[in-house]
Amino acid sequence: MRNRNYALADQLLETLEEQGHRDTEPRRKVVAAIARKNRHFTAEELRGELPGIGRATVYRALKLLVQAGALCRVMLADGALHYQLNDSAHHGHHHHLLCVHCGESEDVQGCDIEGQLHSLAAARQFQITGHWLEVYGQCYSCADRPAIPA
Amino acid sequence: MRNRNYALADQLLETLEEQGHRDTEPRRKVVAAIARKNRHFTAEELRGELPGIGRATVYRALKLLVQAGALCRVMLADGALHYQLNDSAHHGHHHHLLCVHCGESEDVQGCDIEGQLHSLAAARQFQITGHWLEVYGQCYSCADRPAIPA
DNA sequence: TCCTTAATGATATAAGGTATCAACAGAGGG
DNA sequence: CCCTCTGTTGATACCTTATATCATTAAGGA
Repeated sequence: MRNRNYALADQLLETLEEQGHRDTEPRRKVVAAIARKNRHFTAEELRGELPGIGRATVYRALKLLVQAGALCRVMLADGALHYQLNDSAHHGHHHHLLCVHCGESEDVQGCDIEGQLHSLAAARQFQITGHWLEVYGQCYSCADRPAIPA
Repeated sequence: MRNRNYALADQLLETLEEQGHRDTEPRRKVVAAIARKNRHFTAEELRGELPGIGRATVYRALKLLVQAGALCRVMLADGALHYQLNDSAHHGHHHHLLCVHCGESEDVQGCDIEGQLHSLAAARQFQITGHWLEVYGQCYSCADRPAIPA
């Protein structure tokens, strides 16, 4: 586990370097903290784990990693914006099944939403270039608990 | 047009009254301003059009109208949250085609996203209770302009 | 008209994030 | 090895969007 996280942190740094960004000490600490995460998190939560590192530095690193595709933004059912590591297999387009009880998220690949919408959009001569989808519900572990409508 | 807006404002007020809320002077002004909107808007934009009305009153009215289904929240491609009138036919579940150039939006009915996702989710025993989808692209009028990826 | 209760709005607070900018540090050239 | 260039940092201020508080006001039914 410690090995995996270490490798992940290095991988994130490499991603940034590939984009022409420098390998700096604060940046290392930020990606190390992100690599330790096994679920989605808020920017402020991350910042809280990095005393001594400037607020702007944390937010800048998050923005760069999102741009690089290593992180994605997740909108929770309550409207809160979280960040989540993309595992290397999911750097491309994907969505999340978000459990409204425990907050856990699962990735969904193979989205063909735009295909579904295409005919509708074509009738209005609207050209789809992208979309954002979040799916809310209950994961297996929370299935016996009462539903909260999203 | 002035007639339509007037009727719309009244309709919004009625909706609020049906939910047990009072017909007050500030509230009238807020719904009147909303009724004048022919596209999505931000809360602050609306507030700017209502000098003399308290910030909290504007936000409270927005929240009530969203809860009542008369307004919906729209997330733009840049992440900004806007509000948009639901016309009476679209009070139910629907989505938006958002033009990333002019910002115009068109409603999409007949969404069967959850149907599409159902088999994927069922395999993981995830129970879908809701979803949020925004579709970005270019409307007919903006089709000749270069694409901006969402 | 009176009375209860919801609504208002000034104010403070909060979350979440960006702009500024002087000081600093990586990384390559000489 | 040092110098310089330029990206990076972080303190600070600021911004946007929104909610909490609470004394005051006003709906609207009895």
